[in-house]
Amino acid sequence: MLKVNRKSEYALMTVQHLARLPAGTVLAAQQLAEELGVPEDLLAKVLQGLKRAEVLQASKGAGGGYRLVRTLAELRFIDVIGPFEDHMAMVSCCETPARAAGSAMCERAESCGVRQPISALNQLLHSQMAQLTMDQFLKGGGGAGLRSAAELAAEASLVG
Amino acid sequence: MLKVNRKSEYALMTVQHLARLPAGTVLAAQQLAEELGVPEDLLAKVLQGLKRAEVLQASKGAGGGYRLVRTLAELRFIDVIGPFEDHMAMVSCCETPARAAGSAMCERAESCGVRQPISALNQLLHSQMAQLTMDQFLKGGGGAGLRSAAELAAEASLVG
DNA sequence: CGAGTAACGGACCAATTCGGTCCGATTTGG
DNA sequence: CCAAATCGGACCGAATTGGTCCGTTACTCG
Ligand code: FES
Ligand code: FES
Repeated sequence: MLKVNRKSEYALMTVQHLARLPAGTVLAAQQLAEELGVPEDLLAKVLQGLKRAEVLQASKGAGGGYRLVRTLAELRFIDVIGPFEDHMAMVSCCETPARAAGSAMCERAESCGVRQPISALNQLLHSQMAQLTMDQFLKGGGGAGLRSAAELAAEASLVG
Repeated sequence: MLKVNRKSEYALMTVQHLARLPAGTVLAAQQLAEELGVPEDLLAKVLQGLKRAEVLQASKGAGGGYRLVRTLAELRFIDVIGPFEDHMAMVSCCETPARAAGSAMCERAESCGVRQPISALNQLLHSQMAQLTMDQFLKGGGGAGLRSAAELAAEASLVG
């Protein structure tokens, strides 16, 4: 039901690791991989993804590496794992509007009565992930964070 | 990030379809598959799973088939999709206690700082799915249902 | 009692996805 | 210029998933 892939987990580990060091510390992918105990080449991809998502800042050349650009309070959970989760929809036929353009729609989309409920539920959970900050997540898994997010969703009246 | 597999979707469709008919209606797998427009053999597996989960009741032989045993208000979202989701944990190394017995633990479970937050977050979302009833889900994706579940989680003080 | 009907369950297969690797190109600092 | 580092695409094997097939069991109706 719920699953984040390895890349996302490595991303979370990376952010947490960097956040523990003095602010602005620069670490090379190689060193980071060693300290985290994860395959170096794969982590490299993760770091590139995090840079593209503007979570990290990269500097090339000798003495270069990656550093955090935001504090944990400014980082959202979804910012960190988002770049590595391509199927944000719960089912293949309920794609997000962005991806729906390319792929063909499910042929029984109209008759299928669960499509809309699933889509609504997905939107709700997505908004919770977008509300949850990384520091909330890292201390306690976001119990408090998700609660307020759910309240927000209720206010937004996603329920029919 | 979030994904239910096809079987789960078929399960949801089945429950909804049966719930629309007069209570206690019995439908054969063959007929059900035709009405829903899904592969018959695969739906058969789904129905068997739902029966094992005590969501449906099966009767063999001529004139047999499946019928709902609970009302939508008594059915929880997780009851319906649970039998088809084997990885209830967000990451492979954060297995649920039940499954953790068989599979080997992640070797860097101790040093990994995101294991516990992820586990807590997973538990929270799991409890939300367990709170959400099928009728809440089917009308609106569970905005109201999830809200109360989140409050419950906050009371249970999953947050450190 | 027997034929037909439908659930049951395990084996099996193809396609996709995923975790991981390799390697060449590019930028940058010393 | 050279070494260190990011960058990014191609590639691969393994695991998962969606889907099929077939034989067995159990039940109902005639
Ligand atoms: S939308 Fe395709 S089957 Fe539900
Ligand atoms: S627990 Fe295994 S790496 Fe997080």
